[in-house]
Amino acid sequence: MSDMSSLCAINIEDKIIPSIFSEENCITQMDAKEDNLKSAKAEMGEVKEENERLKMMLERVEKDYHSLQLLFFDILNREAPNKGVEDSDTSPNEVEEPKFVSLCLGRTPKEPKKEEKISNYSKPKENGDFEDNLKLGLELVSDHSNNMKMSEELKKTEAGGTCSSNILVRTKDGVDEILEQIPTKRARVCVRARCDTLTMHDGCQWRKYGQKIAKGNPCPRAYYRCTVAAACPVRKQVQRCAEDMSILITTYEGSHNHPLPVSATAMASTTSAAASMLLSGSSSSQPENRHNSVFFGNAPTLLNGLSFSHFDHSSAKQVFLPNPASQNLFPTITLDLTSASSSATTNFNRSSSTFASTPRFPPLSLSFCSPEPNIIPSFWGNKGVPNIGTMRVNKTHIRPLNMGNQFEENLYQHCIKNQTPFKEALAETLTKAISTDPSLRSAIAAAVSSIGRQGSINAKHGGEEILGSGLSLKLGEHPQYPSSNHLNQNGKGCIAGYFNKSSSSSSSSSSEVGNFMLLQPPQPFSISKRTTPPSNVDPINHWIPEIGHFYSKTTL
DNA sequence: CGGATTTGACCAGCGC
DNA sequence: GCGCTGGTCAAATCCG
Repeated sequence: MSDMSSLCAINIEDKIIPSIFSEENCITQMDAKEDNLKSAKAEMGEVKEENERLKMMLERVEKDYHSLQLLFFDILNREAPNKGVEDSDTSPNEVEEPKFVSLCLGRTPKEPKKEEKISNYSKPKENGDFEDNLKLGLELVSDHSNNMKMSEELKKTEAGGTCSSNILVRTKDGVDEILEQIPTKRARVCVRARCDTLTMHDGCQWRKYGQKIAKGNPCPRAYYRCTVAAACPVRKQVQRCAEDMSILITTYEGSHNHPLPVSATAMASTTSAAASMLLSGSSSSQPENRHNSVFFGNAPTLLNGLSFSHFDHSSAKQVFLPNPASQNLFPTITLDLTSASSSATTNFNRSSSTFASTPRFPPLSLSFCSPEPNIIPSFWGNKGVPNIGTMRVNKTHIRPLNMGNQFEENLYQHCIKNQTPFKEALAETLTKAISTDPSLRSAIAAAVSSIGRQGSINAKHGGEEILGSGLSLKLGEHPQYPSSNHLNQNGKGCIAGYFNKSSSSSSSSSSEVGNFMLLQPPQPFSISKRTTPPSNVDPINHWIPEIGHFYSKTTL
């Protein structure tokens, strides 16, 4: 572009400068002009090439997006073959182009009245930033003109008290209709993580609206709602683990109705992937009290701490859940990012009278714990590539299989490049894998549901044969990871820190830093900033010496 | 002064 | 029906 302007400048000069130069001067000028023309042409060629490359990239992205959508519909159709389709004139085959797909993590039946009135749906950008469409609720927006309408539709649907997964399609009349309303249970994603800070930084902006001391835990539970958009229904609860104060338990509920900040996409994609896994697994026709949960957190461990094992309610109780009584009303998936040396694993086997009755929704837990968090595992091969990936999930035995070199290489490269402990690299890589690879996500989801069926059926899933008793997941494609690493952020708080503890040193110079919304996390507890207990308060009730904080009076 | 936090009150769901 | 508990509201308060 600068050459173009210089060309213009030359032309102008040619007109202005009188022909006082000699012929030689003219010739040299002509040569210079030709050179400029040549270089400009060459540059134009490069630009054209780059244009072509970008076009191809765009096509590829669109293609991926399309296949992802198709996969989504496939999953949804399989999960709810008999639900609500007849309500619409439009059959799935008539779906010309899905315009809006929304999967909610869950909505509170009673929606805030104030928020109902507000239709503050953030309009996506004109050029449709791809990342902006990554939302906690796995919402895929392809037609911006429908956003407002869909938002209204969603509100109407959700106001009815049920959380539904809606597919909005354009019918022959050109009218958007909700093709399916798949009643999903109110899913929650619970994240356990060691955290010295008061709350996890997950990239979103939260406003505290309440605090309570829940029964069985002296630590108060703080309630937050998302304030990125005024009408965002997402809530989160933050509470310290009673057994181990260093563990912060964050429970997310709901689906963001707005584009997320880049720094929030890591956690959002993790939780949405986990939730979609959970909902896929729990939305089968089996009775809800069946033991259909996979408890990734109990021994035996796999892959140096990434535990995939079956949770047996007869022998274990899920005492780590922050809100046991209500958690069991809803499907809950727990992402356990704590180390195994903590109470996380041991807690699982502790009995609790709270769970005397069979929970309606047994929890699902993904554990990224490791007995030795900061070492690269011994099973790294000659190249240091761990044999991880495709898993054979069985009720009684688990063994690692080959998932694909890409995955292993990615993990290995991450560890080497960032000097990242394996646990963190694994967590990050798996997070990305789950969130970016629909095959993996649906495969795990199918695994979850398949286990629940007690091995009674052989499910066919997108060419991946899933056996109920000895589940073998073969992924047809290697996961493709985005080149930009959204997890390498200079975020505060422990989730960001967990994912990029090692990369933080270089993240300050990262070009992506500017994209991150670095928010000071709100305080999960009402604590004062002093480090010694004040003299005029009851030290027993208000001063928590273990964490060196003063709790102000809380409600009961 | 405006936004965030605190905290007492209120409501709903559930078990007895 | 009553009590318990979790979740939310909203006025008061705090804080930058």
